[in-house]
Amino acid sequence: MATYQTDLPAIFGALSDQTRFAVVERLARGPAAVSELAEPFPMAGPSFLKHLKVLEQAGLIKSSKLGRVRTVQLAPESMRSVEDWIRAHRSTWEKRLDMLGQFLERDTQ
Amino acid sequence: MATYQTDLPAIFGALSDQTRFAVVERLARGPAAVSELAEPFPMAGPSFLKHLKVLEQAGLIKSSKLGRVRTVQLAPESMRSVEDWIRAHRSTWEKRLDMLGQFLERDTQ
DNA sequence: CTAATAGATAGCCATTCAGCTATCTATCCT
DNA sequence: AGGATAGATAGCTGAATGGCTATCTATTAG
Repeated sequence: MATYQTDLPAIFGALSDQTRFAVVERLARGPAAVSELAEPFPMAGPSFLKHLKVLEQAGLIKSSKLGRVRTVQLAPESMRSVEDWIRAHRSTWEKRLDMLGQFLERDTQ
Repeated sequence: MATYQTDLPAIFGALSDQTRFAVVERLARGPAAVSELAEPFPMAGPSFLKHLKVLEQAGLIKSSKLGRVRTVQLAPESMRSVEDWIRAHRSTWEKRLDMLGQFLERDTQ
């Protein structure tokens, strides 16, 4: 059923933490078990599990348990929505980039 | 001189708040003065100013004061780096999307 | 059956964060 | 000059967040 209607701020929040960001990058290279994922991070198991929960709630990952092992993978659909959002505003940004230096852009104080 | 070497988690952190997210969307339609930006938000001035500072530190906006009015605009370069990051991983994600339903994807428990 | 392994849950603590009020400076208007 | 306006700074507070230990369940290996 899932709760995420692509809540962008929630997705960004999930990616705002170094650990979670790194997990996502790791998962981009393929699914992994929880313990495998956790291994590079110098933190206790439960702490890491919390991060996974945040990622899962934001809809960035999906996971499924087989036996005693939970395998985690990316849920690319959510990334899609981020990409879409950026692209939706892209042209506008580009325009502003062009105008840069005319309007403001002196000392940024 | 600016401090941001495109720290993605910092950028995501800045965008993880509803208010700041809305400010960015507003600014996509053009620069605005602080008070003009603040107007839609039911919060005290200083609270709003803090949000602007977060956005500025993350490199998402630039601002410049003329007289007593500070004008704020987007700094599209930072969005660029987000876009680049997404695109860098895109192809991988798409592949995983294809494989979806084969590997996992049963009940997500 | 028993050990060990993989992960989950509960609850504590310190830090960060988003909001506030009060106060201050600088600019503009009359 | 004097009041209003735009924004800045300081400092408080409560909620959320990231970390921990201790403990528990479920699965696999001997």
